[in-house]
Amino acid sequence: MQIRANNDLKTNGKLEREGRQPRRYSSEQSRRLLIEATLESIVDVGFSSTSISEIVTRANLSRGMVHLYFQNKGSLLVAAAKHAAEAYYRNLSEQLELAGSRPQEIIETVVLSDLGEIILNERTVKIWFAFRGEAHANKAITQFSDTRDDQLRDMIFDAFVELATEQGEPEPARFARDTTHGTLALLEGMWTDFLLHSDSFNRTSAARIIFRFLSALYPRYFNPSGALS
Amino acid sequence: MQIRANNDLKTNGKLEREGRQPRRYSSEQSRRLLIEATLESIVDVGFSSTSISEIVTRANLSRGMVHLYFQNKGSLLVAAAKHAAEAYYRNLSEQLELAGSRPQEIIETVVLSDLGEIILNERTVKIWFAFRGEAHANKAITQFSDTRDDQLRDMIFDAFVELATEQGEPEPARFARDTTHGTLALLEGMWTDFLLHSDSFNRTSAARIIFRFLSALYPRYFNPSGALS
DNA sequence: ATTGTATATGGACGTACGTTCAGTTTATGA
DNA sequence: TCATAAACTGAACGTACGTCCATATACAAT
Repeated sequence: MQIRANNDLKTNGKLEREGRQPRRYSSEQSRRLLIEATLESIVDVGFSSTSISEIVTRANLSRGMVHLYFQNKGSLLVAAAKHAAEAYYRNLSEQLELAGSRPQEIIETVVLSDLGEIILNERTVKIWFAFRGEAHANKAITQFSDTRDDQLRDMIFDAFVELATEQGEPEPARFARDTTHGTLALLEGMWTDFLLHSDSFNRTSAARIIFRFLSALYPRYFNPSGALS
Repeated sequence: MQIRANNDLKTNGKLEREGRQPRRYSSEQSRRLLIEATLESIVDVGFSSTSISEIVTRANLSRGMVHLYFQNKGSLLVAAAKHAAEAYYRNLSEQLELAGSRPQEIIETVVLSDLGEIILNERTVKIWFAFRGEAHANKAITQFSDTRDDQLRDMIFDAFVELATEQGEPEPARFARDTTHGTLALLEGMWTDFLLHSDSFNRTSAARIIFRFLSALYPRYFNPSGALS
């Protein structure tokens, strides 16, 4: 489940050929190990129990390393939040590349990806909600605590505008804006559901519910199973 | 915004008449002051910065008080989570008493109440998300971190079953179950939206979106403005 | 070999934490 | 009025925290 550093940790392999080599890791690798140990700690013991000791133990590094690569604990936490946010968008982008080009297919891909195991799992959901819980007390974290950013929102909106126009909606822009907002809210709600009831949560059922809502709003383009061809 | 203790803090009023009287507060009142100071601290400085010192300063009580009325800091936090959850359900129940008896009116009231200022405000949303962020690391808090419990869920479900049956839905129970789940997810999503964008959040717009979704699913009972008569 | 540079270590420092408890204050009932 | 019980206080304790830094190590260039 956890993303680990690659196997080139020791000073061998490809790295030997390119200039000065550190003792065990490059600074890049140590930074990454610390960030991943931080996320691992948040998942295991929670945000408020995530201390420097907890982090360096998990990373198998010494105490001093945190302040060698990060200004302080706070900036390591911010870097970890950034890392998690980037992973989310990277995974989503990868899945979107496999999507069809028709508007309903784009929306279907976003919904299914956002509920898929790669993006939505116990690890990611714990991380997101941990950062969100502290976001209001830490401005630097706030900016990384929002999934569904403007870029994603715009993409879905454009797709909905096209469908709303095609089906002759009297106010397509307004209709599309509301359905965009609603669809993203539904996804958020499903994430919360997963956090609080991960044992009983059912991805298929969650997707069916969202598509049922969308099929009521766009009957020519969706049914409860997903996009129509 | 914050719920304060009543005015009978000093040793006068009704309390004089009934037996032995404490120095300033009854133990009930001190417990309450500590719980409210805890919630206040979570709102102001966040969960992880909420310390005993922070709490007793806000409550204007001495350090020892916490352990006089609570086993330890953890059980104070649990009591605070419980207090917040009870306040949510109390407020929701009060508003539901004013609701009409028709199914669509019950659902309308739940939606509007859950998005209304009394239940959804900067204070409550920060508290909920703070506890949720720590819930997975603290089992005792988990049970109080879920709004939309079974009782509420059942009430909405029953209302939807009635509407689904009336409008001749082929599988009314399944349809109602999905729309119940979806409606609660939409509300959860709107709460998240409020947390992350409280400045741009619009209650009216959030309600309109939910009713727009419901009017597509139950066209005879809702329109984007709410329940139909 | 020597030097320079970057990686890495872990002890030490001051602070703040949660918790404890011996003792004080206050308001009664006897 | 005085003993009693409950509310209340804050100093003190041990621990864990984030941070700092003098030092050690490994490697590449000289």
